[in-house]
Amino acid sequence: MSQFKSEFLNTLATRGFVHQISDAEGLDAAAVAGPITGYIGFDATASSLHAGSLVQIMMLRWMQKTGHRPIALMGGGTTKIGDPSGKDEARKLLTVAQINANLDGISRVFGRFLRFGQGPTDALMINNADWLDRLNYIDFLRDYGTHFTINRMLSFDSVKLRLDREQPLTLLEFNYMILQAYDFLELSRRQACVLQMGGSDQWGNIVNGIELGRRVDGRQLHGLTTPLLTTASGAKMGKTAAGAVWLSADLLSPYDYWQYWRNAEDADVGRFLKLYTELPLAEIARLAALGGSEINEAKKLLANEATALLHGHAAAVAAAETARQTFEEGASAAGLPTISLDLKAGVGLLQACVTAGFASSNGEARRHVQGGAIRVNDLAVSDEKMTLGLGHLNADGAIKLSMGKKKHVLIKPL
RNA sequence: GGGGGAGUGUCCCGAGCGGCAAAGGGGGCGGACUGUAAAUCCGCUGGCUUCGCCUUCGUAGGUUCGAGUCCUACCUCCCCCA
Repeated sequence: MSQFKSEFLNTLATRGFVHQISDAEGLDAAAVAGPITGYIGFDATASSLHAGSLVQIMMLRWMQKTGHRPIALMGGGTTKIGDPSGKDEARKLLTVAQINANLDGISRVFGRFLRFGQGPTDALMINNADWLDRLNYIDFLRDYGTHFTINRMLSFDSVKLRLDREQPLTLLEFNYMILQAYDFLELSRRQACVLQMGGSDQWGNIVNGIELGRRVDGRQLHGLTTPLLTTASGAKMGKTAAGAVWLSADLLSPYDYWQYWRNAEDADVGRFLKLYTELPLAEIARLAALGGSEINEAKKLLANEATALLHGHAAAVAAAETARQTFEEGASAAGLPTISLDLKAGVGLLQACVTAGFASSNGEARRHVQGGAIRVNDLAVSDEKMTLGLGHLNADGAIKLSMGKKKHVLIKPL
């Protein structure tokens, strides 16, 4: 397993981060010789990253922890194009204002995982708009266009997939991989960056960058990808019915984030502990081997550790305590997500369910009530026309509204 | 340039004699069973002021009492010929 000499690659490999490496021995040797600089690009397609990006963020963190310098590259420029990798259709073009707003939200999360600064292994955050926005079309084509053949570009999965599925691929998107390759070249020149990492769907883009660096500057660059991560039952990481598992507390409360990990499938526990926590491998092996209901202890630890990394130790403890009260005592825990409604005037049950995020329309809420999923203060309700008012407040001055076993919200008067 | 085929419920795949809010899967959600797991079984899966009304089948028109279904034009994609 641990055929690597460098702590960096050794750690990534044993914890399950590695799918492909362009030149494993070369990269290993470079990492042994001294601190190297590596980067991962993040496009600003939403106002927050979600759990699907967490693997990449953890890699940057491990990179720093093992004595190297990570760069978080913000795709302020590439987002204007849109990456076609792994997608059936072009996503809607975002306005520059949207992109900038998204970058704001995204960049915030890195401070929790990386130490930034000016030191040799301090992380950097760079925006590729710094160079991409200034490119001159003709000059760019003449300088770099000769290094890419259409023949080769057509052979990459990101392109082939779209073509095979008979979906249109526009010239705009077709250019994405070239710009990403150029990013790598720029970073190698500006920051002596020799490594690009990313998800397995980025392999083609990364290889293009390596090629470009070799042809233009004669540099030896490296690429490393992570496996496509799914849950044991095949679902994409970071997606739930309620939507993505956002890393921003504004979009997903620390409590719900904790719950996401707590609800991991048994078969995923070991793998997730290795990827999303920093517990020692021996400890993880012990936890993953727990049988039956005992594995719930491992899941709690997973939730605690993962939440602490993102939202801090205090938030993790609070989430764990809220969960304990809610699930193990069946109590109305004060730490549950809370919404405020005008209870004095009275609020319809269906409307309350929509506001609580249980349903996206009154009709859907109605079906949930008819299906017996909705409870008020832990009592099932069947009357969809019920009105919630001040009279429903419990001893703690709130109404506990629940859907199913896992979704709970506290309603407080305005 | 010529000929043929395709685009369906804004999660996906996919049926659809002119009466259709539109078969069936998958996914998702809820219920039962459990361990806040998986598997299994059951229910739900367009919106609303719900005995009814409104909006959906690539886009825009047309025929018809009535169109996803027929006609015309346009858009996109695929295949064959040149």
